[in-house]
Amino acid sequence: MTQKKLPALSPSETEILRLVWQLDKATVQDVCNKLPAKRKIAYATVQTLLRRLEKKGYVKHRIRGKAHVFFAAVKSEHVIKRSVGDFLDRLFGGDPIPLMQYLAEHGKINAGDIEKLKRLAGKK
Amino acid sequence: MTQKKLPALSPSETEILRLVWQLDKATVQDVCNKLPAKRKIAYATVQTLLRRLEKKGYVKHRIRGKAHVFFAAVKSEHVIKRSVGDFLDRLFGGDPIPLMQYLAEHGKINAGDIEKLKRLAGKK
DNA sequence: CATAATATCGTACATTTGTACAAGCTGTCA
DNA sequence: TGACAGCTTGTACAAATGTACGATATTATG
Repeated sequence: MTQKKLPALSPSETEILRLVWQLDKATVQDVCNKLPAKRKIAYATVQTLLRRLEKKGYVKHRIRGKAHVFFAAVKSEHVIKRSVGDFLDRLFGGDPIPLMQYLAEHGKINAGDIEKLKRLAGKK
Repeated sequence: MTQKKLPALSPSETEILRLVWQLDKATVQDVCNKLPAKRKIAYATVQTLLRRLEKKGYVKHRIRGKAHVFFAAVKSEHVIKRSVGDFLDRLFGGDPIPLMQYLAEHGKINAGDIEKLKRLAGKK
């Protein structure tokens, strides 16, 4: 079930889309509230971003009362796959190992986590 | 030894900067040749990107004959740290675990790699 | 030394991105 | 049912991004 090719996501759009996934269904308000404290952007801005996400096909909405309730129209896996792929290409020429290494060294990953990962890697 | 706050890198700039690191010292030509086959952009475009990287402080250059030889002015670690951090924030709300998981499941990581990572994680 | 070849520089420009105001709907509550 | 609060829509706009042409400078070459 291969997905259609969707237009690229801008960084901010990605951020908003993540929140939509996290909330499952969300109004503009909901998204605003869920924004990390460090990253406060205006209601109107979030609106525009959601509009653009909809135009690009990443979310849809349904009307509930006077509010629009947005929900993702694509599986996060799909977007993650592309995003990680692009990121890896750009910063590491596509090789995932250096990224893993970086995360292992600096990202608070502990031995237990790695054990779990090992199981995952083994399974597939 | 904390680094100055450098302006943000655009995706394309990041890509070019990576090649400069990889080549250590590089002319515009060198960078062009090193571009992945899939991603051919014009000489002039690479030039502009290098110019912008220099203006932003990420690279410097020295003249050799008629050619400019560019070289990185910042340690890759620094840029990687910021890039990975931003990426993580945007796509995973800052949590590195899901990314590790994704890489373990889909990125061609094998048990041996994981062993190495474990050692790294343990060391720090 | 004149010229061809090769680089760089200045400049340009269409898009995309981030951000937001103002005006117009639409339920809701007194 | 009329006014209000809350939403959406349309529109705007500066800055960043991706891409590149044309003019100019410099080196090597015959």
